[in-house]
Amino acid sequence: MAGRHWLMKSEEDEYGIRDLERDGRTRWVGVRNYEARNLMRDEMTPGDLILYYHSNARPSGVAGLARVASEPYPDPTQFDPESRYHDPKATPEEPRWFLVDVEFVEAFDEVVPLQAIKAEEALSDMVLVRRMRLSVQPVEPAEFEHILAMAGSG
DNA sequence: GCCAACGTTGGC
DNA sequence: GCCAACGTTGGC
Repeated sequence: MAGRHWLMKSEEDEYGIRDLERDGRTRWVGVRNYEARNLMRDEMTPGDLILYYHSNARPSGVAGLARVASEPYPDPTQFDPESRYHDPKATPEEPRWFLVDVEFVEAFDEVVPLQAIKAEEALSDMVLVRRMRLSVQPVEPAEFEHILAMAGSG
């Protein structure tokens, strides 16, 4: 069974591909959008490959590859009153927010800029191009391969 | 830093 | 249950 493909956004200043490379693996904390949550909770499988996207960057774009590294489980920051991601309506008995662990695969030599992605006819249906403000999103296999080719990877 | 897009909240 | 106000995302 071939794994699915995803794109996950992170602000480069906050947690970029080099941070993931250093850590090797991280919890994808802080997603507070139901659609993004549902994808992590219901659709992701360990081993699925992820396009690692830098938002609010210069330039914004796909910076490398990562991989889903765990089953989904409740985001612990939702229960922590000290966390910026605290959700007072969530309890351990009834968690609202789920996440997966993500592990480093590769950093591209150069970021594939959003502008270049938008310029590709073959990528005009990508969720990244069609919709704003969705930080976890599915990517079609052909789109995934196309981005890899643009990165000169693989 | 600005501001458009757009999801969420809350008054009614 | 509508919808205006509000807050956040994220390109530029």
